[in-house]
Amino acid sequence: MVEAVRLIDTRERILDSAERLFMAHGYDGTSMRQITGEAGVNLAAVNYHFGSKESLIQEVFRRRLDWLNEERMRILNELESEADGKALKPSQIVDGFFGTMLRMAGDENRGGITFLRLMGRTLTEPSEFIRAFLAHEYKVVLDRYKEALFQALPDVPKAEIVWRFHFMLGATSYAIAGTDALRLVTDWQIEKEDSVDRLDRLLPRLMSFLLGGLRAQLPQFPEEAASDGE
Amino acid sequence: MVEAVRLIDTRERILDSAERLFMAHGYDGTSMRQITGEAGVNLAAVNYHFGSKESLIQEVFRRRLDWLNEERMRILNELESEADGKALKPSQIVDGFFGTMLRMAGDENRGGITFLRLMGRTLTEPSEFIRAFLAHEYKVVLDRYKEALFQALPDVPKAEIVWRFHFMLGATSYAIAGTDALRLVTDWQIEKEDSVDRLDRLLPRLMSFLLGGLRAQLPQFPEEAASDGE
DNA sequence: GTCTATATCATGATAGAC
DNA sequence: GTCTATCATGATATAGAC
Repeated sequence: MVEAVRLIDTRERILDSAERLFMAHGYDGTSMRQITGEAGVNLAAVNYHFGSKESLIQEVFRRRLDWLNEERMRILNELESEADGKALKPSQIVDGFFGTMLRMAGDENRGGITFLRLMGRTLTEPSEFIRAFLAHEYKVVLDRYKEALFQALPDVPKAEIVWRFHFMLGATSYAIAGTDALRLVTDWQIEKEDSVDRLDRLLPRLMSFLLGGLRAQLPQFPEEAASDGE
Repeated sequence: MVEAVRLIDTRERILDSAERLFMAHGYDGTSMRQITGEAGVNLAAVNYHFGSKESLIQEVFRRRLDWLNEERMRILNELESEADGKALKPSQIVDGFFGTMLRMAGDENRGGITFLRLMGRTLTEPSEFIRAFLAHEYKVVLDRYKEALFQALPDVPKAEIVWRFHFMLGATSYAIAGTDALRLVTDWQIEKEDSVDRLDRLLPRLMSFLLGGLRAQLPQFPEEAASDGE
């Protein structure tokens, strides 16, 4: 306990480096040599501690997602018990799901912006086993939130809500993944802010957009063009 | 010309296979052996025809994007000349950009759904040179469309419009990338439709969502909590 | 638990015959 | 333009000393 300050656990150092490198270069684009090199541990340590590269990335996710998903559940439970049977407001639900995720980025102990960007990228990650793993990790929470939205928006067909949830996830992932990187649209600097400020302002911006989309006028399908138009 | 029907150009076969495999497994996750194997050509053919794997994927994109971006420009020019100085409707602009892309998915000669999904995924692709390449390919068109939105929505701050463009891109990419794959949210089958039908209905759905988000109420930033709205 | 050393295999690329 | 054969490298994973 004397100077255990700088000597972090090998396991943890591997997870930290893996998180950062997977975020920066993707799963297939990151080698175990890079990871152990950056972590300052031996190459064999990954296989000793985690068994394989696949297990490693799963652990990278589990370490953060367990907390995030529990927090989301806790928040939704709390909201529902406060509402006492009445339907929640869509904004409460959206904030519980997406807001909780974005606020996580401000907490370095929970992975901060690095993990958030890794999440954003990985949702469209090509690797099959990662998608399967994430789908499994997320299922319960997603189902609860979808159910809450069904009740909050009784006039919107369920299929429509599911699609819009899908769109919201996409907008959020992309916003996060690109907050410091890609910026296809944003190459001419929007604002000069450091990471924290930027996140502070991203959340309200994103929230407005998501809620606007979620509550938008229902689509007109071509085959139903009979009734009154837009 | 006698039976040149089935004997497609080697170059083209490589591009087709590469497009499909990059879509399915990502850039780093796809080997040149897989590509040439599926295309039924020799391993050395890729380097002979394209020089390198990097040049190959650039050509995969250029083959489709050149047409798409020209079409987008053509449409915007046409809309503006019809409007004769007046501002366009946001829905026209959004449809010109995103609608054109989605309708491309119905055209097998232009890559169809495969290329569209590749696009969706690659926008969050970790590989640096791909991001740089795409940003460059897109710059001119994006700038024109952003400018059109600025004029169509004079009351919305430009920074806000740029962000919302960003969000729209994300929602679209994700919707496309997941149309047949991931489906984190959608694992319990929404509807049973084949690819074409699904795209038919995806477009109006997505368009409603995007326009709802684009025209949403402006965000309230914490530090400006004193005054009403921006 | 940590290291070195190495096994085994797949990768991108190229040289050179045809 | 297409093939075979091969190079050089880097990948994941493991065996075994310490």
